[in-house]
Amino acid sequence: MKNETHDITHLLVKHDIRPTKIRRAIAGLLFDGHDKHVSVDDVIDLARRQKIRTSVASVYNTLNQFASAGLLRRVTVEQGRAFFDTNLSAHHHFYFEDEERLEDIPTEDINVSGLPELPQGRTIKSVDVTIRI
Amino acid sequence: MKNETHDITHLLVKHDIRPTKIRRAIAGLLFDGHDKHVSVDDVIDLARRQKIRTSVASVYNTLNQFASAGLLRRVTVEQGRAFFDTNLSAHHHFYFEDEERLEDIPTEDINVSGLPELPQGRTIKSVDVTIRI
DNA sequence: TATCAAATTTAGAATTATTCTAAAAACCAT
DNA sequence: ATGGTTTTTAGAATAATTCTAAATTTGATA
Repeated sequence: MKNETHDITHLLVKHDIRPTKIRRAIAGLLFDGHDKHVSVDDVIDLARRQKIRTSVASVYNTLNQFASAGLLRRVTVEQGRAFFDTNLSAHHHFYFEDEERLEDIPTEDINVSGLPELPQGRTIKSVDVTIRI
Repeated sequence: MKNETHDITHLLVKHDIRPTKIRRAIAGLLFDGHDKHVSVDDVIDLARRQKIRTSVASVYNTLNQFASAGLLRRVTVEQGRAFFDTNLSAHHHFYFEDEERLEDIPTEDINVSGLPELPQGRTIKSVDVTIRI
C-alpha cells in the first residue's frame, strides 16, 4: 500500500469517517498537499479524469461529510455554487468575480480588529473576510 | 402626491431607473428610513400584506435592478437564498446561523487592516466581513 | 387626448444547484 | 462465508432563480 494512501486512510479515521473506497478516492483528490478551492463540479471533473467511478450524490455526500468533520471549510461567496477550501488554517479570501475563483490571503497580512460585543449567549463560529476584486 | 412618494420617485430617477408603478411600490417597501435585510420571499410577503399586486419575476427583476443601480447591496451568506441590504454605508454583518438572519455591525466598531497587494490590474469591489454566530 | 413604439410586467416553463429516496452494493465483525 | 449495518447510487424531488414570449404599461408625440 502506497504511503499517501495510508495517510489518507488515517486522516479519515482520525476524523471519525469510515475510510470507504470513494471517500478515500475523493480525499485523495483533495488532500494532495496543495491548498485548493473546489466546487462540486470541480470534484466531479477531477474524479472523472482520474477514472474514479462515482455519482453526483456521492460527491455531495462526501464533501458535506468532510465539511462537517472539519476536513474541509465551506466558503460561501456566491448564492449559486458552494466552494470547499482544503486550507484549514485561519485565512481570508480574494474573490475574482469575473473568473468565479477564490484565492487565499495569508492571515499574517490581514487583521480584523475591534470586533464588537456579541449578543447574549452567542459565540463566534467564524470570521470571514472576502475581498471582491 | 405624498411627500414620501415623491421622494421615492426621485430616488429612482436619480439612479437612472424609470419610476414605474411596481418599482415605486417595491422601493416604497424597502426605503422607509429603516435599515433592513430582505430575501426575495420577504419582499413578496411584504408586498402581499400591502395589497401590492405583483409577480415573483418582477420582484426578482426589481431587486436585481436596484442592486445593479446601487440602491441595494446584495449580501451573500448562504449558498441558497440571496439577501439584499438597504443600508448602503460601509458596514459589516453578524449572521445568526440558526435564525438565518443578518444584523449590521457599525463600521466604527470593526476595522480591517493590512489589506495585501492586489493582483495586477485589479481594484477592490468590496470588502465583506461576516461574523457567523 | 389618442396613438403607438418601446419598455416593463407577468405567468409559467426552464434551468441550476442541491437534497431526498429507496434499492443495490460494499463493508466488516463474527 | 454470513448477515446486519452503512454506503453508494440513479433518478426523482425540491428550491431558488432566470428565461420566454405574450400582455400591459409607459410616455413621447401628433
